[in-house]
Amino acid sequence: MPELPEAEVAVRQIRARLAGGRIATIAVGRMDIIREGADSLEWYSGSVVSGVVRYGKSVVLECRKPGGSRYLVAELGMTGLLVFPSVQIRFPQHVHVTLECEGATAASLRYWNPRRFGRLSLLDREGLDRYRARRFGCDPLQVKCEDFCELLRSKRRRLKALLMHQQTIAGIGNIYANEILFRAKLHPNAMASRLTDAAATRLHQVMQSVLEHAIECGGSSVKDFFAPDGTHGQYKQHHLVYRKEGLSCPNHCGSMIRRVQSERSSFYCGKCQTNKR
DNA sequence: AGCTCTTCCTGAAAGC
DNA sequence: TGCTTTCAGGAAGAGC
Repeated sequence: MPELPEAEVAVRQIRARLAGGRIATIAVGRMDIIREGADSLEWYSGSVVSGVVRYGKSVVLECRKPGGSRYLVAELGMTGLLVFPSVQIRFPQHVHVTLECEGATAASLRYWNPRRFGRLSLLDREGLDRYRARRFGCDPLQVKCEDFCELLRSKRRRLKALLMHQQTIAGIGNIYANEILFRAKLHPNAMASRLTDAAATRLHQVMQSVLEHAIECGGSSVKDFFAPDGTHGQYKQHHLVYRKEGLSCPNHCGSMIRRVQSERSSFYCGKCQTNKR
């Protein structure tokens, strides 16, 4: 469930507390949580956290030693969290990795993930570049309007599926795809390549403003999501359609929010959200 | 190329 | 009440 805004909030908090700190130990409870690079685990002890960045929904720690840098990529999946030690968590048996730090504001960082739909990868620079190229498309907050419009024109794909396709646009999941499309007044099943220029431009603007607003709000806390410091994001209060099936449309159009279960649940107003304009 | 289906996994919710 | 079954849901891979 952590999507781009939640990952961004986590990145900012982790950067503020861990950057410049030294990893004393890295403890892995179950090795199958490491997708790649398990044999380099030892290397991380003694390295300094020199940077914390986000790729799509993933959190990346850059770790530096005199000899060079390696990276720790945390995919959070649906239920994954990165948590500071001050925070009580409900099922501590699902803490799979713990970084003990020195010289940082936070003494440790824990990777908690009960369903284990996410993994960690331990990569060198080359591995990171490969990983990134293979899995992540453009960043929705960075992509220029004209490039985004060109992307839409080139894809014969349903809008919602495209927004959520990480190799094309990295970071948007089901919650934000639904919220963005409602605000852009576009139908989830509209064909990307058939949008008018006006609609594509509007989608780009709405996508960025929704994600930026959500980051300002600390993300959406649905289910058990919270930030590394334990705070709950407030963007849920701004959700207009996600999990609002049966409620009347916030535009007061007289219609009702529908839920259609195809791959992921789509929530939308059949009257306000059109196919092209 | 792009869609659907399956698998992964466990807590919560629904069913009996 | 309490046990059993179903169900989410992000991403990857297979098959069409």
